[in-house]
Amino acid sequence: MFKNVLIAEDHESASISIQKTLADLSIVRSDYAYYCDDALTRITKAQGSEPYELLITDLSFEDDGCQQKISSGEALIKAARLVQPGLKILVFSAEQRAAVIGALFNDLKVNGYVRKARRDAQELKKAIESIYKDKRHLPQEFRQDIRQNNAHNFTSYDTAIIRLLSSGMAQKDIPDYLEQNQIRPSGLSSLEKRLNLIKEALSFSKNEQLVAYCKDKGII
Amino acid sequence: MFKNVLIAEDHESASISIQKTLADLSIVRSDYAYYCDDALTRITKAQGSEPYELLITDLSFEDDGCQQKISSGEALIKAARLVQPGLKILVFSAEQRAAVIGALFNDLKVNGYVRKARRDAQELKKAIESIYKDKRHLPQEFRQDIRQNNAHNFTSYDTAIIRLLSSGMAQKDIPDYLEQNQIRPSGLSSLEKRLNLIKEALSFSKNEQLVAYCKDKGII
DNA sequence: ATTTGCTTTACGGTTTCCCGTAAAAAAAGA
DNA sequence: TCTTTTTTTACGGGAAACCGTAAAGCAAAT
Repeated sequence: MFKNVLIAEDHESASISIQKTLADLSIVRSDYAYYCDDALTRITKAQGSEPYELLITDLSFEDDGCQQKISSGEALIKAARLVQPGLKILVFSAEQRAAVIGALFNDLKVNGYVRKARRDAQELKKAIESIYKDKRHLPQEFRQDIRQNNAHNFTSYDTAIIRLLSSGMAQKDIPDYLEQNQIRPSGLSSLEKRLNLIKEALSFSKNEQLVAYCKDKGII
Repeated sequence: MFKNVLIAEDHESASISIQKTLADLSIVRSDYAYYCDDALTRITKAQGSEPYELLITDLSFEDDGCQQKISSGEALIKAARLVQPGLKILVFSAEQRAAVIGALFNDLKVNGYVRKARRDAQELKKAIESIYKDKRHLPQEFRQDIRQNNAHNFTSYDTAIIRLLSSGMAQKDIPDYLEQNQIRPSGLSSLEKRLNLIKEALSFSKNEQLVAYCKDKGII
């Protein structure tokens, strides 16, 4: 089993229960950080002597007064990977939007995800054991939800224009913006066509509906 | 100090850390329930012998398969008060919207609120000690933050029409729906006027922007 | 260089939305 | 009961969005 685990979690209560769970697995050497910056510092310092084998991290870290360089779990994961590419990473968060969790595995290549939910402590144990055996740990509600996705596959172009709509920009003004930011295609027709395609794929009729959907799914 | 405490919390990890906190306060007799129904049953049964002195409860309970009569912390509090009016109640939740927390104190007369956040375990200890001394425990960020709200105060009418927009209904079709459901005013002009008022209060220009905002704030 | 196929843009007609004004209805006050 | 005030609705002009079609641009292949 792992000997050296780091916990990055701003909620004291959550951190306590993770520590308890690690103790149940006879993992004695665990450190914990309440801030991402502190977590990264510990990872960096540990490179010389005994590097951490596993990082358990939350996704959202609340901004209290203290100014931090790294303010989210995603950013911490990226930074940690630069310092120690082989570090195993387990995300423990309340996030349940499939798009967000999917991005963790696809883009950040995390080794596991456990959602803060009913039997999360048990899940946490299973996940740690799986990862120790070099297996990934997906939440089971997610294992099927991935391909159940007959929905639409949002490109960065899609999210860009939906974000602009959500920010209050008029549709007719978007082409100018796209051109200035070298996002292509920039024409109004292309934009309309793309929006139609997305809405048809999801059987939506209005932009408002699309925005609500993207917010729910964490796409924007 | 309290001798008899009940924890109602669906997240196993949160429950564990509450138990740990109680143990630190030398409270040995603590029970825990993962469902509201179970919590109420325990409170009712304990009436004969040794009633609980304190209930620590979450607000949101996730709906897994098991059908439950009580599905929220608010409902549990109301039901518990009917069974045991003198029961002290401490809410421990991630909720941070001032309106919701305010309602707990004003309407449900809870004795304390601790938000799941940075130093929540310490807060929990303080809150329990305060409540034991018959004092209320308000989160400090709440003591001033109450009236900072320069935003718009959404009525049920507001959320109804925004929800309809988010569901894809065309604006011109909403009056019919409102009339059929006896929501008034139902006229298209009134609806437009109301939407304009909201958007102006928030300096928004487009419906899409409003929908995104309401999704972010949990208003719809 | 020319053709072919695809992507992007331009344009016009139609619908919906936006917004101001005025009429109608309802509520409040005398 | 009859004003007065407020709220709600109706209407109309103009702007934006919607939607289909056709033209233009562009890349790969012949």
